[in-house]
Amino acid sequence: MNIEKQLTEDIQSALNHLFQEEMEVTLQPTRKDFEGTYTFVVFPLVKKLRKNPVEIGNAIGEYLKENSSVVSGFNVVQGFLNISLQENTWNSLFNSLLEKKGDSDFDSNGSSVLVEFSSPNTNKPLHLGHLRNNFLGHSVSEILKANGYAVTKACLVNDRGIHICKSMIAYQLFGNDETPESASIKGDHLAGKYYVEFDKAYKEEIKSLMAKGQSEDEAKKNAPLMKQAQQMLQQWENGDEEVVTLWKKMNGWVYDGFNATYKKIGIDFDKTYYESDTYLLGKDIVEEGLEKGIFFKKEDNSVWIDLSEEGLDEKLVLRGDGTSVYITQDIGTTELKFKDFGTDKSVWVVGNEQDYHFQVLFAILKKLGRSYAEGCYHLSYGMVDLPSGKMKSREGTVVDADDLVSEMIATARETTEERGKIDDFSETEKDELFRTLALGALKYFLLKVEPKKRMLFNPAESIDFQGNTGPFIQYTHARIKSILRKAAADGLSVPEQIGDIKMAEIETDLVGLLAEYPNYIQKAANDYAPSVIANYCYDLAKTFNSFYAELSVMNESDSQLRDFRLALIEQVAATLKKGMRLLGIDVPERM
RNA sequence: GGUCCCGUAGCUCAGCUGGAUAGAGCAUCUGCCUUCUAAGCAGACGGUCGAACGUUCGAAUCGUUCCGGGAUCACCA
Repeated sequence: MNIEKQLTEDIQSALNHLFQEEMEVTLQPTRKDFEGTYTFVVFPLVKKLRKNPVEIGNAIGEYLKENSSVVSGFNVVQGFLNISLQENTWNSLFNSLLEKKGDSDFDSNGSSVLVEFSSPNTNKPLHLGHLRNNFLGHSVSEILKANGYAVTKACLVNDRGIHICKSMIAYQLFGNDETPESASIKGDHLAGKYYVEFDKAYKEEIKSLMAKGQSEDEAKKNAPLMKQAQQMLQQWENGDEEVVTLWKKMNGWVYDGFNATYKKIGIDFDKTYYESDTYLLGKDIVEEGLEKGIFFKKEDNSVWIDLSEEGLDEKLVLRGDGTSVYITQDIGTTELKFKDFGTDKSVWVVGNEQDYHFQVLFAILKKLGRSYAEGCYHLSYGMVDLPSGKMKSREGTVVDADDLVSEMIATARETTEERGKIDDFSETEKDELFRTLALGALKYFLLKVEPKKRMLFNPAESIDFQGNTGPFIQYTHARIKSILRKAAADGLSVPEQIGDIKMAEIETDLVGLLAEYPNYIQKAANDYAPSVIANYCYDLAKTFNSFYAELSVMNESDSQLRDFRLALIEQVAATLKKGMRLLGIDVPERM
């Protein structure tokens, strides 16, 4: 049953009977300091009916009290009609939740979506910014699944290009055949080390060239290392055996490193694309666009599109020498993804520095008349900044993903052990718990903020385990499970339906929140915003903890009430678990 | 300079399809473990919702302008 829908209909019928009015009725939750559950604002009617708001409110209230099966009473404050619900309304609402047996996900909606995220460069290890991307991508995928979409998670690995060559050059020059094994460093970190080495040596070269009188721009172009890197890129594209062998070797190391990190943080993909396979795609579509007159050629043979009608500029889609630019590849890979999976929607989880790029890409796809253009969405998210400013890989001012996770696990261990609640756990169980808590704290920290907002991470202050955090919600779940274990030990089972009981306010609050869960799943999907789920889970956990402090489950002498509470808290635990699952966060049985 | 995003308590953030005295967490301070996990609960303190106009019965929420911060406007990706 749906109380809100019922009540809305009853109010509409009241308006019809009393004033011969038809209008859309929206309800809002009554403010805490007033009596009632739902509030109907009557101000909009005042002008139409030329009556004072209190009079209108009272008339509707009386009508509802007489004619609505869910309304028990009302009060009118100014223009606000506060409506109280019948006791048994709450009972039947809760019973209807129990009937669903915890299945609150939506049925398949027949629609499919491909979510591309993570998309790392193989020249450096993952950092905090990548974590935000990965967690967002994973969470949005889960949220879409819960809304009935068939979801494909894809990753496009940026495994070629000048930046990869930089690491390779530096390795050739300074590497001494070092390997991850010989250096005892994860492969992605080893590649990252040489990327930084390249930059250091390159800067030296620039400095000395400038000392010899070259301008900065000239020096940057003329530095021997840069020329070597460009030459290597040429060799790579020509399939030079030595270069390709080195490339394969180093990329192999990096993938081993990435896979270890992905495994640790619980990220996986249904499909991985490699840019080395796809970077030539898109040229044929440019050709098609030229034929259709959507693109045009300039004197130097370069190909452009004019997007001034869309409020954008002219954009190059193919260089004069016939080689691709970034957007060419993206046109090609979008087509490829559509050919491979034919999804109705396509989502890119990519930072907001590429907002313009995606505006252009989508505009081009529309002009090309691609059927999938309408379903394209750029999930743009803000940067994670440090107190010192932006993170920069080359300058080493990054918060490394592996390091951060390790630190979080250490903090989780410390925080947990000092409480001494899990002394009977085996070492394996402990390690599993610390990892669960550490990732819970980290993922929640990154997901609770609206994606498009940039956020600040202060390495000096470790991520909290108290207050509005992942572990707070995990703790709430563990607390409930503890009661349920106790109940089971006492031979009590959780009822499938509840009896005729009178709920306390804090209990109707919980029932109301539980009933609203599907609305939040929908909102989260509509907004592509895991933060909606995070805030909901926090709200639910917080309300449960108030309940916990106020009322007892196992010490309740009225067995009907106790059984209701068992069912209630079990629903809360299940909902927290499902909600956190959508964020990619596990909840422990004990902590 | 053009375009886009952000600006809410000391700090980090909710709220933004317009509604009653703007909510949390952290930090500071007060209470609460002889009863289901105190990673908790209850309370205090803390706000010109960046500013000004405008629309409205009513604006943190919508519009315009301005201020502050960020991104982008590459034949880089």
